[in-house]
Amino acid sequence: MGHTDSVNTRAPLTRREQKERTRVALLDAALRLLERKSFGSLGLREVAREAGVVPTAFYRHFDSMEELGLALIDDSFRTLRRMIRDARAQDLAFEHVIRDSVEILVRHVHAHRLHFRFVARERSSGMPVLRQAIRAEIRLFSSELATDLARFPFLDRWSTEDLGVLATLIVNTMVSTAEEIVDAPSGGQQLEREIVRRAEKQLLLIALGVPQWRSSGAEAPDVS
Amino acid sequence: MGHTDSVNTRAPLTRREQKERTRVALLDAALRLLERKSFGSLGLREVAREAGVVPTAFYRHFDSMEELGLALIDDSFRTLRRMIRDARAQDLAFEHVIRDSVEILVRHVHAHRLHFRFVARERSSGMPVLRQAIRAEIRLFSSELATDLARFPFLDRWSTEDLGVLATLIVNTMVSTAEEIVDAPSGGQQLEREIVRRAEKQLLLIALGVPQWRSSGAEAPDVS
DNA sequence: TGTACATCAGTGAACGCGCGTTCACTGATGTAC
DNA sequence: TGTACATCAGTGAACGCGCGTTCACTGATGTAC
Repeated sequence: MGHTDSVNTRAPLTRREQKERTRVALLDAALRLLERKSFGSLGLREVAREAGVVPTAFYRHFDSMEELGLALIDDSFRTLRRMIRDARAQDLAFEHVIRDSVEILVRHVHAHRLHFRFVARERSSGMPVLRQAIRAEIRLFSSELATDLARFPFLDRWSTEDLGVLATLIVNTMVSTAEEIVDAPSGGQQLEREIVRRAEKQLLLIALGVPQWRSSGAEAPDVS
Repeated sequence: MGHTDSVNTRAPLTRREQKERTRVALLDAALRLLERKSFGSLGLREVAREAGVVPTAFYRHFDSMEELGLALIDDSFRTLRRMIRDARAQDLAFEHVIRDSVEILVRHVHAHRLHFRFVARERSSGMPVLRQAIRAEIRLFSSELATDLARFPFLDRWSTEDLGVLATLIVNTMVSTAEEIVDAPSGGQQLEREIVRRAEKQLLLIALGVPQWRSSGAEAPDVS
């Protein structure tokens, strides 16, 4: 229709756009390969080949595979943080927290399956730099969750330490659930419903313990 | 002292013994290398070199690295099962279960640090065969724990499914704890005491939820 | 016990292959005038 | 708008290296008589 620049994003891309495309192609190629391998055994040439680019082109974007790995972690957690921010903004009703939280998690895992698989695998494995970066992000989530939890009834008078314990327990359960979903065969809806059901029950069990807890501050709890 | 065969296990080893020694040397070499790398990026020549043996000697013991990996899993879980059998035999007093269980876990992690590190890392990463083997073993633990749990007060009338949920939650917490200890710097006693303390609190919180639970059989719990 | 032969755990050379990295290059995009 | 030069994302050849695997071997241990 328009005669001048109504379609200004046409075929001839700017250099910047083209470069970004190749960068994304490399990251996507790596994610695809990571479905079958661990990051530590992933090669630069392998990634370049999968991205349809000559090996030396890799160096225009990353100094090393390690740098690419950190970029992947960055991307993964950027979307994850957005998810959590959205969930928070909704201000979930107390009576639905568990079900709603799990549902948001499941939706997000499906939307970013490859990112989740990557994070789940590298969380405990391989290269120390990646492992530490991922752990730091997860620890951050835990402490943010601890802050949020402090607003719930029963919890407003818990010690910081105990809120941390609870938050870590919840985050661990969420991480385990995400790992199970990511590893489940993509068709298995029945299996996935069971995983979700189990996750909800586990969180409920934790929630039931909360009103019984005598928050103990810095002293040791009566664990005996 | 003795004159004939009072020291019959002297220097000249039988062929069988010598072969077993090399086999163990290969497994140990792999475990040592796995402190720094993931199994997927571990090479046959690398392992042979670390074991002080020529690469081709490897084939006298394993057909492939994958087979060596499975042997490592076997060894790891053999000692772990022994630990659990021992713990069970002690018939832990109800008032101490949590503290004693965690203590046994910690002791075992220290005694078999390399095995634990290997299992913790390969549990989610890399080669599907290893991952599945490890998951199967852990699932086995969960179901055995579920059986044991059924003997406790409150729990004797829980549905099988709910016992499974509880057992999985406990095992997950134990696995997370083991992973944290394995990754902690070997000197950090202070850090480790915190990890243990957190683990005990998490388990206590779970235990506090138990009497509140209305076991729901096959129907969905009132999670709302 | 002594001898003659069989077994087989570990050796060492050799192979083809894919790896990460270097280098000089090309040609389309961007910029200055 | 048109021209002349600069930039730089991606190319392609080349390198030395460690990999997994094959093969024929050696020499100590095991076995039969």
